Amino acid sequence: MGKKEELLKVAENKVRQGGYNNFSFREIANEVGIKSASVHYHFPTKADLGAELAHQYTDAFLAALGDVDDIKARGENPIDVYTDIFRGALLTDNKMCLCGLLGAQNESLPEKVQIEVKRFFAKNLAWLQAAHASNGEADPAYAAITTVSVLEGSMMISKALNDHSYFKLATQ
Amino acid sequence: MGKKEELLKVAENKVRQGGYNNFSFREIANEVGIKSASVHYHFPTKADLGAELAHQYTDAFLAALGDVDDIKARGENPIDVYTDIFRGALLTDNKMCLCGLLGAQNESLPEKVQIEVKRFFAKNLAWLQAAHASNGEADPAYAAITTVSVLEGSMMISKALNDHSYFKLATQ
DNA sequence: AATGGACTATCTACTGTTAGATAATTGCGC
DNA sequence: GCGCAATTATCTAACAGTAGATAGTCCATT
Repeated sequence: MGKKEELLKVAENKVRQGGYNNFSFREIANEVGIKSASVHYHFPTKADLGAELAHQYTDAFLAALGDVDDIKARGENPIDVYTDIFRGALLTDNKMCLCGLLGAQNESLPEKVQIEVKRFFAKNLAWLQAAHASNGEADPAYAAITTVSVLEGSMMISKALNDHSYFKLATQ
Repeated sequence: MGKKEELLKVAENKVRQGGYNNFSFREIANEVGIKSASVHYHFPTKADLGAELAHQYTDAFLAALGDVDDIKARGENPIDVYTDIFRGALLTDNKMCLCGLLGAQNESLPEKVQIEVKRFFAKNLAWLQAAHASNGEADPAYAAITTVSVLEGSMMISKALNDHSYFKLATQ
């Protein structure tokens, strides 16, 4: 893993703990063993780093989800697959969803970061709507926003109360 | 309204836009027309300001909610009352729930702020659980975490996508 | 020889915080 | 009512630390 990838990984952890302002070039440079000025070689500005972080996070998330039709074809419920990925993010990493936190503080973010956060939720809602439609839901758009809202919301509350049982209860 | 109250109001707006790091003593001092050093007279540290902000926000929220029994007595559904307060927070102020945003970035907050955010959600869940029990729900604890999760989550997503129709759809 | 990837050194702006001074106000003993 | 003392609320000035960013340099690999 090159320094650029290391920087993104370290930054991701910090953002998922405290948002966009929760990391600095100096901090992440120290943690990967380079100087803060060298971070600017990989990412001209902090906004560039934030945008690339959200973009790669979204891509990795979508890749983990896979295709709705494939999931259906192997007899699984895509909503369960979706929920399990959120569960893993909280229970394994013990961290918020990156784009959930960034979305909440959207108004204070550089525009190029906002665009990537929008992309995350637009793609998520489209995937969920297709999944619910495939499940024969009467109102797939309503079901989609409800599904992602419960997951992001209960994740937020579990972090706030420092107790994952609330997430488990909400997704039981 | 004294300077202290003005400072809290200005800080609240900034936190609800971008989180705890989205305001500085200098900024809020400028906006109310005093010097940054004078803010320390009212709030010894930034953590003190943040904690008092979250505490007062919680008190105001609970006061707006009122008593479950009173709501039932006048023939209304307390869950509708709860939802309407969230709706007002988003549609009128066009801002996130203060404690929702703080809760998401919980790990990076000073301990005395974390305590107040916990208080907000503990009180909210207790209120909702009583409300759902009063409504005859079979599993009031589950219904309570679901209600607040949908509201916080759809609020977050509406902010991220800069489109309140997602909140409206989720709470229709 | 050229390039990728790091370096040193520096800049300006801003962070929360503290010290010490000042003026206006308030409350109490006489 | 008068005068002293304490309190309230603000100020100027400065602190050490951190922020993101830039210019110019070095060196190993290609």
